Amino acid sequence: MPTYQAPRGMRDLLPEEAAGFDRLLAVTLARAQRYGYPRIVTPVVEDREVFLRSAGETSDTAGKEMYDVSLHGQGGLALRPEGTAPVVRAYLEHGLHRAPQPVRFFYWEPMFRGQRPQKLRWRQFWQWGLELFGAAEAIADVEIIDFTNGLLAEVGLTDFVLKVNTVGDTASQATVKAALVEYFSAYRDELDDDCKQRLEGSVLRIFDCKNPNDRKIAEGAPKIRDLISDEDRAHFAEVTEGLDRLGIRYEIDDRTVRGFDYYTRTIFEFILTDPEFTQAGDIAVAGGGRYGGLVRTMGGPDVPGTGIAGGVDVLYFALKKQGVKIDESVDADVYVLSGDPNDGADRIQIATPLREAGFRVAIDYSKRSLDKQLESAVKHGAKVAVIRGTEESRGGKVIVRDLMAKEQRVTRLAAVVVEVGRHVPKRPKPRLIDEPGAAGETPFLTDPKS
RNA sequence: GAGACGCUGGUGUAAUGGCAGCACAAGAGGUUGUGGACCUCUUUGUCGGGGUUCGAAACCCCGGCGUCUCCCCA
Repeated sequence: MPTYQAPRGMRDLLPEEAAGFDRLLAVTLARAQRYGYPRIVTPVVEDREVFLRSAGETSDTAGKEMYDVSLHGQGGLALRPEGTAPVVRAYLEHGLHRAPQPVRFFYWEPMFRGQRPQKLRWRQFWQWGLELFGAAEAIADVEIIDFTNGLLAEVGLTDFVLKVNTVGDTASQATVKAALVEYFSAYRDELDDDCKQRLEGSVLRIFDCKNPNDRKIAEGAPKIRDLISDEDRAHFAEVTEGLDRLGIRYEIDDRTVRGFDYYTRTIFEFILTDPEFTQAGDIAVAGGGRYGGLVRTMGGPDVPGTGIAGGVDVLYFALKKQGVKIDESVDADVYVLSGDPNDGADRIQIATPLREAGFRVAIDYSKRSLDKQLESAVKHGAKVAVIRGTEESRGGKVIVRDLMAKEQRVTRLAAVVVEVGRHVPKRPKPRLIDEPGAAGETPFLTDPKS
């Protein structure tokens, strides 16, 4: 019999880890909603062009890591490698640039890159992100940072630093690039091969070079902030002043640049500081910035954008490393068992009202002896056993046994929910519509006709 | 895309080129209907495909996957 493995660079989220991801999603989504960022869901597959176009000049490297998709031999599609381009595409396709601006989106999606797997780098991974269109103000960048800072604080991540920088607007970037090319060209022969290539392509990324000699050369390079326009500097000053006002700690790091061309002015990264994550260079738990020209590049009007994307897997492992406890319980709290080997349907009938009430209930259908069923319930992590004993069932009663305290009580069927509730928690039941007036809140107006 | 190292039941691990074993986990049963113990029994493996050899988990080649480094990192 053949045995299969998950494709390279892809992994299963087994129930506990999936439960952890669900928790992170719930927290992040709720925060996004509180900030006025509704969720958008775009297809996993887009035209390759959507990504190549947004990537800009560095598109050859982007294309190389694209996860191509073909259908019936027809290509031209790719699995989404990042979240911004599809959101821009949707924003334009649905005419949302004509909606009242600004427009905000939150997303949480799997992403795919055809890269060689490494620590915390898979071919399928998850990202959350925010996109904010139509706000040129520097404080919009601060909003994105504030969101992320608050999110990390809420989930309990502390071992990180926020680095911010500015790369100037599109016009300034030409000046910056020209100046940097001029500077580094003087050292062309000293640069290692990789960086020599960056000299041709994206000069800014020379600052990311790892070669010590290259770094030394880079230290003497003209400062980006001296080359950009006064307006760029004023914009950046507003960002840092905003962060100061909000008490958000950050470092200004001249060498923080991002991989893609579309960033203008503000860029920022939340970098993990635990040694486990700093050995092979910086690992960002989230990063983003302002993209002044992207909407236009994608065929739309001249609308500014700003946003961020965060790695869910990275966040998850960073939290684990920090010892943050995420509730990943997946076990049923209650097990229904019976001494009568042929009463499976009765067991379901006992479970039903408990489930309706919000308890997690699993049933043992086996015909094993009661002690084996109890043992099994304990091994499955149950806290309470509801036992249909042969004696008690004749009187319409069941036994509710606390498996931790090893105490039990005979109860009428009608009282099982109450009795079980004394030992294990009810889980909140999701609803399609929030109940008005719940938790003492002002009821929302509802349409009386509906 | 390039390189280095690795891969033995579900998990963790043994086995000079010479009988693939152990522990835990899992399943069935028992201790004669209230549990994690104990006892008995059982299931399950050399990543895949070739080659060398009387004989391969081990040596060689190809492939798969993982970890790490480079590249890249939207």
